[in-house]
Amino acid sequence: MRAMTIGRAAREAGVGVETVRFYERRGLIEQPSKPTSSGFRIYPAETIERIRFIRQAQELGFSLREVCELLELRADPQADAADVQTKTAAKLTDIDAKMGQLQRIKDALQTLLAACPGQGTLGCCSIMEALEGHGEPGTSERRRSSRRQR
Amino acid sequence: MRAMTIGRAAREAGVGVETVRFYERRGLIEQPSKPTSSGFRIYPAETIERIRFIRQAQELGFSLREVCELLELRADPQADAADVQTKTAAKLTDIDAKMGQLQRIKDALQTLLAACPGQGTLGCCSIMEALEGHGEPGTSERRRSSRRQR
DNA sequence: CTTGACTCCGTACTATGGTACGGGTGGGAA
DNA sequence: TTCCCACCCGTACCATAGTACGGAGTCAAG
Repeated sequence: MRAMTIGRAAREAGVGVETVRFYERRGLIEQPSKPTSSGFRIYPAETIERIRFIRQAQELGFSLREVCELLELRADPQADAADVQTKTAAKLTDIDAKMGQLQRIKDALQTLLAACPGQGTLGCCSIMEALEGHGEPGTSERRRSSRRQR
Repeated sequence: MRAMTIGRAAREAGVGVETVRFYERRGLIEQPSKPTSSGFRIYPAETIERIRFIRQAQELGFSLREVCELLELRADPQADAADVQTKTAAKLTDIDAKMGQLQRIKDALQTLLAACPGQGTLGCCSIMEALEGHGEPGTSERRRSSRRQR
């Protein structure tokens, strides 16, 4: 029996069995037919394609929620290439934002690293000093405003 | 009573009350004395400083686990500035790795975006086409090897 | 006909960093 | 003295993307 059971399907798609079941629970893939008396899932080729699609999209930075939207677009005969382009552009924007954030952190760390003598007690470590956030948050905003958004 | 109760301490440090309790559960801050019969936490100034330290470190990209290590270093009279420098350099390295990863994704998305006509049915959308991962993972490695490490 | 690999299902757990809730008490101001 | 806000505690929950587990049933090869 060379049926496309979950294990084989997972191998074909390059994921784990549990991941396939997880995608099913999440509604990313339809529950397949279970023709035999066993209750075993038997997958059509499209589902394997679909899982590959999901992984490709994830590798491009799309979250499963976003992948879901792409899949809906894919299934929609009314959908236009412009819709996909819009989502792609949005993703690009938030990747830029993340990179900007990382760049700011990187700059700060580099500055700190350059200033640190690299020896002696912590008392003369400029990095530690910088972390000892001197100066209160003040009476102004703070909290709710300065949330890290990752 | 102008005692430094949890609410005041949280405001001073620029975090929420629940966050302070959470840090306590995590062992990032010591449980404070509860002198009055009420069982109210009363914080010394050092704890507020400590919470600020935690937040500063987080803003530089350190996870709470790493912050914990920095705090241990801070408390250790044997600790050297070199230890802090090492951790900072390591953090810089993994920020570089993350940025590299994002850059690769960004390049891929930009290439796709440039190639996409931006109109017409999905059939002619090069982005969708790219996501339809043609070509199986092959018989070689896959899975366990190609884990996304974020 | 047995054995071992595969599958079923539901649930719980991982890591990350908090946030929310509910029932019960304490504190300080009007 | 009342009244509300702040605090207590434990627990559950949010999002993210899976991973693990245990007991039972099934399939195919030997």
